[in-house]
Amino acid sequence: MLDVKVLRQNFAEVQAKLKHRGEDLTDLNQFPILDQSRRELIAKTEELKAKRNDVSKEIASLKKDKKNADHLIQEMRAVSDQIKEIDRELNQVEAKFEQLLLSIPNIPHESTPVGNSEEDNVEVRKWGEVKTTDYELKPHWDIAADLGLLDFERAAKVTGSRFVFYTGLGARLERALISFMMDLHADQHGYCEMLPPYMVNRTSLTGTGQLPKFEEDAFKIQDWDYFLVPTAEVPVTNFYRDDILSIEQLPQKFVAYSASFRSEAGSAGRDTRGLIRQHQFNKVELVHFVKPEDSYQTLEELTGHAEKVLQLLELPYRVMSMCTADLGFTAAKKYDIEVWMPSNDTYREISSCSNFEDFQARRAGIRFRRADKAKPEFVHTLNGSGLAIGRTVAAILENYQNEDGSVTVPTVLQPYMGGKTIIQ
RNA sequence: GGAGGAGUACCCAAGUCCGGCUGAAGGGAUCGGUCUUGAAAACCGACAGGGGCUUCACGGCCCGCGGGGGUUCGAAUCCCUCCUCCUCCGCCA
Repeated sequence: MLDVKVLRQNFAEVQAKLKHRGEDLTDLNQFPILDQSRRELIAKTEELKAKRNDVSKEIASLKKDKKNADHLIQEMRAVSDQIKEIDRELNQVEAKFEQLLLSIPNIPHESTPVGNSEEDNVEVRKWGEVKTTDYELKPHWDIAADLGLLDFERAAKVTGSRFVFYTGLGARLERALISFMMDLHADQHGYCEMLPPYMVNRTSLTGTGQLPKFEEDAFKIQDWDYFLVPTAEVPVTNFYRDDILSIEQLPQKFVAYSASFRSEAGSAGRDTRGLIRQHQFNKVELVHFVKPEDSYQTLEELTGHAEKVLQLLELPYRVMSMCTADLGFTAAKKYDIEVWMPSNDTYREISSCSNFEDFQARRAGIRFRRADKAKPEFVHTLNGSGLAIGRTVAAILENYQNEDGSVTVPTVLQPYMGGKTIIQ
């Protein structure tokens, strides 16, 4: 959510900045109209309420003195009716106003490249050597099938498409990666570990920006106003919803493992094979709450923490700065980390690290005080995958495959795999 | 699922039956001061917060007693509804 005052005072400027996102902004034109009628109605109703308060006190004192107050009561009856009518109108305007505010995307940061499509994303850096072999590299689903690590067919029977059973060493590898990443971030990078609920309510999804615009992307629980979490970002960021933190509590950083559930509406036919696009996948997520002046430095640190995972796993990757058209609704700046996937002969997204500035904090009411009596200010929130586990498994299988069909276990994972050095 | 009980400011807590100087008593904590070599204790003082409208500003006003709605000239207090917590019973990993 954007600051109403900023929107009011710099409307044309904000409009211009949002234009590069390539979204439909016709609704935005309603802002000045709604804002003005809202303020007019508030002024009207408050004036009448002030009058009612005064006269009601007068009535009280008349009654106390056993005097007649009938004429005043009569008069106030009309005033009260008027208030009710204006409040009804005001409620409607405010509801529209609120909906409008919730549907305006974040303003891109000045360092975010301007662009029209993902073609305009900018490569920031590249790490690692892409391995060249003289034998043919198999896609991870074939490797997994040969080694008995994944069972998509039975998952389709038991649940449906885009679900998977991890079996045997496949399950072990997934669990090893979760533990390895959690340990790295908690022990080496100083994150506080958290294990969140896998369902959240509507308010939480609105707080982080998935609602109201993207409801079709989420799984909703029948008969409940609960949703399966699309990412641990949602429960962890909403941990501090409607809180005022003290300055000593900042910065605060959490690492959370959770399953993530996505309907993948609109992705029918894309990445139908393998682990890349599932309705349910595991992810280790990093979430930061920081002072506004620190958030851009934090974004670099956060991205570095995610990159560290790939470096330790010795998987080649590149970091892309998302352009205005590919930022998503909530971010002011976003880096995607893309890992090398031999089967695609290209880099695939494995982490997304974003600075939301105060966009989520404003929606979710997450504030802090610089001093004891100071006015509360909104924090800045950031998050990033550190990393998506399923895609990491895919990357390991493909990048570590050997000519004989076996897969070498990355060195750092061997302790988590019971000392196993090779999957065959 | 059944039967009860409760949500008041940072914390505890009165007020709710019988609506109106309660825009919320009283403690505790916290902050400032007196005393003290220093501290503790004691005493004195300060202590709703947050949001909104308006104003160049000082300030004024509106809303806040779990959330929302209603009754009333007027609601912490009456009514409806939802949420959360606690106790007992039932069921259950």
